[in-house]
Amino acid sequence: MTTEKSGLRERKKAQSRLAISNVATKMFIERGFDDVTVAEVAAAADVSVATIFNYFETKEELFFDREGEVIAAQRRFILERKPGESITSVLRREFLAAIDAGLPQLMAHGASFLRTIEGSSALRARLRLGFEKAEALLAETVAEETETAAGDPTPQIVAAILVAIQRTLIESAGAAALRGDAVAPTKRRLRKACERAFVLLEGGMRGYGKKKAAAGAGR
Amino acid sequence: MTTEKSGLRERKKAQSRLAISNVATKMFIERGFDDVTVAEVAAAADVSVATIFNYFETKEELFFDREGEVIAAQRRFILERKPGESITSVLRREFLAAIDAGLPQLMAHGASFLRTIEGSSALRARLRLGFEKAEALLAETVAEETETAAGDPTPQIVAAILVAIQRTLIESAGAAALRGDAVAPTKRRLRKACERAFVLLEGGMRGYGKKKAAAGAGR
DNA sequence: CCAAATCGTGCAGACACTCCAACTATAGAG
DNA sequence: CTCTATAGTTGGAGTGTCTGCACGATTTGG
Repeated sequence: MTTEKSGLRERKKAQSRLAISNVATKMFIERGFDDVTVAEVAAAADVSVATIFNYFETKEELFFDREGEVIAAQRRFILERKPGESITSVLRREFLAAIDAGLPQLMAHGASFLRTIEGSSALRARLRLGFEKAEALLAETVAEETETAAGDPTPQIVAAILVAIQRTLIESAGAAALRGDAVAPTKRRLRKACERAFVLLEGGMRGYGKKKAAAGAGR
Repeated sequence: MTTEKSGLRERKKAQSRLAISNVATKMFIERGFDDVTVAEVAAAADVSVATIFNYFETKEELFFDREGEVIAAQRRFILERKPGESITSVLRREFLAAIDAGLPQLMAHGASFLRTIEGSSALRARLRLGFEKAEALLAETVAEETETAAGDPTPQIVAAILVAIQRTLIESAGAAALRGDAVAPTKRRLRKACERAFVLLEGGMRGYGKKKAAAGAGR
C-alpha cells in the first residue's frame, strides 16, 4: 500500500523499460537523435508510442537514462570521506580516479555516444540539465556537511565551481574522444588539467590575468 | 552586395522585430509562457506565424531577446580594464556594480519577468543556454588576454568559475525578487555574498568542508 | 476462479516548427 | 516615373513531440 510492490509485474516493467531504452539508444547512435522519430523507436521496440511516453517523460530520457545513478554516486563519495579530509580533497581524488578508470572507458565505447550528443542540440540541452541537477544536489550535500546557515550562498558557489571543473574535464575528454586521440596521453593531459584546476581552486587565483602595461603594438 | 544595406527597409524590419518581441513578452508575463501559443502572439502582433519564425529562431527567443548584448558587454569590461588590473579583480568590480545598479532594477521591474521564467521549464532551459554562451565567450576572452596555449584548459576553468559565481548571484537575486524582499537589505546580502565568493576564489579554498572527527551522534 | 486495480493501446488533438508556392512592397536601372 | 529583380510576408499543408481519454488486456488478491 505504500511503495514496494514485490511484483513479478515489476520485473516485466523494468525489463521492458530497459529494452526500449537499449533499442532507442542503438538507433540514435546509428542514425542520429533528430533523425529517429519516437514512432520508429516504438516500432522497433514493438510497443506503442504512448507506451514509450508512459515509461519516459521525454524523448531525451531514452538516451540519458542512468543520469540519476551517476549524480547520486558523487554524494556518497563526499559523505563517506575520511574524517579530517576536506570536500575539495575528496573530489580531487574522485575526479582523478574517474580519469584513470571511467573516462578511458568512455573513450573506448563512447565516441559514437558522444558524437550523437554533439549532433543534437536537444541532447546537448539535456546534458546541461544533468549538470544543473548535479550541482543542486552537490550544493545541498555541501551545505549539510559544512552546517551552513540557510541563506548563505557559499555552498552554492562551491558546488558551482566544483561542477564547473568536472564539466570542463568531461568536455575535454569528450573532445579528445571525438578527435580519436590515444587514451594514454589524453589521460596524462586530463590529470594535469585536473591538478591545475584544483591548484587554482585551493591556492586561489588572486591576480590571474593581470593586464600588461600596454607595450607598443598590443593585441 | 556585401553586408551593409543602408536601408529604409532595415528600419521597418528592426521596428517590426521589436514590436513582435514586446507584445510577446507582455503576453508571456501576463499569462505564462506555456499558456501562450505562437499563433496568439502572431495574431496580437498582426503578423503571420511564419513571419515570427522568420525573425526569431525559437519561441524562447521572443522572450530572451537582448541576451547577446549582455554577454558582449562583459567582454568589453575585461578588455578595457586598467593596466595592472587582473581579470578577477575587474569582474569583482563589475559584479558589485551590477548589484548596485542593475539588479535592483531587475527586482523593481522584473519580478514578474522572473516569475515567468520560473514557471516554464523551456525558459529555464534557455536561460542555462545563455549562461553557457556567456561562459564560452568569457573563456575565449580570458584565453586571449592571458595568451594561453591552445590546449590549456585553464581559461575554460576560470571562465566556468566566474560564470558560476555570476549565476549564483543572479539566482539569489531572483529568489529575493520572487519573495518580494526589500531592495536595500537584499543588496547588502548580495554584496556580502559576492565578496565572499571572490575571497573564496582569490584566497583559495584549501581545506573547505573538512570532516569532523565523528563526535557521537553526528546525524 | 472471480473482482479490482493497473497498465498498454488506439485515437484524437494541441502546439512548435518547416516547407512551399504565391503575393507584395521595396530598391535600383533606365 | 516606370519596370524589373529582389527580398519579406503570407496562408496552408505537413511533421513530430507530447498529452489526454476511453477501452481492453493482464496481474494480483481473495
